[in-house]
Amino acid sequence: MKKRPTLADVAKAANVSLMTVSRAINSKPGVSEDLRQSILMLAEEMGYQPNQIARSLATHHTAAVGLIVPDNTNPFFAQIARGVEDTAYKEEFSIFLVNTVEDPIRERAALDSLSQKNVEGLILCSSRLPDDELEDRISHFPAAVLINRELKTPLSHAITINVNDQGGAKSAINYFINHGRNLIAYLDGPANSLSAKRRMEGYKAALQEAGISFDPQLVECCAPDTDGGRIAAAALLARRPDVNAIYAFNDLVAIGAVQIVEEIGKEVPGDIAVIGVDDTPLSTVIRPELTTLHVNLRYIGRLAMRTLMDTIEGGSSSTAIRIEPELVVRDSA
Amino acid sequence: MKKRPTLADVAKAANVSLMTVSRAINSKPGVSEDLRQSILMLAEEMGYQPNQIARSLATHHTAAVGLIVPDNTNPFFAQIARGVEDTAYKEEFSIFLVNTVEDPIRERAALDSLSQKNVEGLILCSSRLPDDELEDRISHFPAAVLINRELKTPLSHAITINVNDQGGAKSAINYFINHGRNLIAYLDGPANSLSAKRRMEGYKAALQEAGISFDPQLVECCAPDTDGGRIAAAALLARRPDVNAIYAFNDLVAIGAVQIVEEIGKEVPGDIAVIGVDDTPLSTVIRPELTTLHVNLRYIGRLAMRTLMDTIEGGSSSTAIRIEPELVVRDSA
DNA sequence: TTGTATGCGTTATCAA
DNA sequence: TTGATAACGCATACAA
Repeated sequence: MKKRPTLADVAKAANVSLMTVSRAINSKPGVSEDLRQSILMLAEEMGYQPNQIARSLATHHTAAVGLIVPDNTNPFFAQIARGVEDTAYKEEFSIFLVNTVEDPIRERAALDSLSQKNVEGLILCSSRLPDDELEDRISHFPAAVLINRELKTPLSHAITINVNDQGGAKSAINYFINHGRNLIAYLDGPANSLSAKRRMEGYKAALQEAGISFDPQLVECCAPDTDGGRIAAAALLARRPDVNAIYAFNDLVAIGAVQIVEEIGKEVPGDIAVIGVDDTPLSTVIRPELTTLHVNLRYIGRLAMRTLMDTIEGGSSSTAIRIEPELVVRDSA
Repeated sequence: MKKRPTLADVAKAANVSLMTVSRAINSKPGVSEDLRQSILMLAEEMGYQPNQIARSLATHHTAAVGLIVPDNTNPFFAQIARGVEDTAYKEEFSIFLVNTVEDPIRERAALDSLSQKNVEGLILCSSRLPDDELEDRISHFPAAVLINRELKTPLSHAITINVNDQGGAKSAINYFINHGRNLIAYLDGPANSLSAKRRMEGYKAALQEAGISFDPQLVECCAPDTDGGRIAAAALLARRPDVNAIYAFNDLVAIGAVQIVEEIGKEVPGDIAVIGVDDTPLSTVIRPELTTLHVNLRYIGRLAMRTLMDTIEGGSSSTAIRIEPELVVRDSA
């Protein structure tokens, strides 16, 4: 690897001062057009590339943000990351990607590392940190966007983006009810999941509004994957064979439920209707195609990055953004 | 956001010189144990965090690497990224993630940006740059790992990691042949895909070795997704209804093919056997479960990062690594 | 329009 | 064991 020339090298070669080269490179006023051009030519020729590290130290701007997700492999976060990266590219910002693997230790390490790297902003997804600590650590960043996490006390430089899980659940349950389903089960997600909690609220609320009393027997917790869905659906249907609708924590769980329903000789949606959440690419690949709650994750990512840029540049209007999921009716309900 | 104390601040508060604090923080010799402890306490108390930017400028070490992928949303690259991040975390390195969206312009921009940020290494997946340019640009990095891309002239600081696509294709075709299939079609990937080219080679080679002559009618190009698979399979089966085995470019294509086969009233694998590539999570979710070629992508990611670290730290043994795919027999063949 | 001095926060080098 | 000074590569502020 060849050693890169510095501003001083170019200056020497051009027989001008370091500063004129700097001005020429950065398109700043104070250099005659002729000189600028010839310097630019020379710099190009020498293969000069500005050293961002030095520049950052001098300007206190790193043009970098941190993106912390539980797992970049999860399509949910992969889509968000894609959106973030999309607008980061347009803004000429770089992004540091970190996985926490749902481990608070790793999340803390990530926050420390990013802070030390002087990122100008932070996008933190599904933080597992306790409220107090979270707020304290966020205050070490110039700006932050929290996805899938609420904040007790609003911070001026921190914006939250949350999906309206309650509302989504309600619209799914209402859809069931409007289509004549009256025994609606809920395959709930992991106990520590914020989304699971909120969807449960929506489930209960929708039932109550419809005058249907809540029956704990119709709820089953499960791991948020296909196997989890299979196990939970099997247990549920063994206990309550009369169920005629299932609201699943996510698409994978829904798919597991569909499999079990068909394996016990019933039909989807004829006998039992199923609605998932997330609208992953999967949902149009399997048969029957999955009816599910859609949120534009890529849009959320873009929105997060844009909002972050706004608050970095001096303040965004909003402080808590709520995304409304949309029921996409396909063949499973 | 509170202003962070600097080394000088801590030094002043501790009534010692800047350097003793630096030594204490960095666990370097030259400080009495008592002093070190008290300085560490004080630093902790003041909330001191080293400024990595300044440190990088002084040491020429950024503890950061760049990871360039076509699309982090593609499970293939998502898994690799996860592996990379896994070992980066262990090595206390940060990773810059960039998507190229298969756009050479964006790839060039990514390379420039990363180079200016002084990353210590680069992991570049499926580069679309011409050989000459690629080699030139790679030479601007201290170390590089190329995934899914070969290099004409071996570079000492650049390692390539490639999946043995030819071998994988051959093992799939051989499996078909050993199970009595004789009319084996290939749903090929996009024309510009290196993998597609290599799999085609393996397909032809396996046929030749088995004494079966290659029939262009049995090959159909398609977009690498389910719809592409559907369209291609429909065209193929309309043209050659006698086909009894299909080797698909990837799992999504395979799924599309399975759907079409079933829609025209035939059975998988009874009438037509199908083998995919990638072993995505999808393959165990759909029915019949997909027989497919498996490669441990996360392992590849880890390997890439580890190899990168090795060459950063002064040279790795290998220069071109080849990963052998493994046929996972499930229900579709 | 151009150039000089100074500082960003840290480490390396040499001196005490 | 400690400390002063000079880098690192660039930009800001001010002078010419």
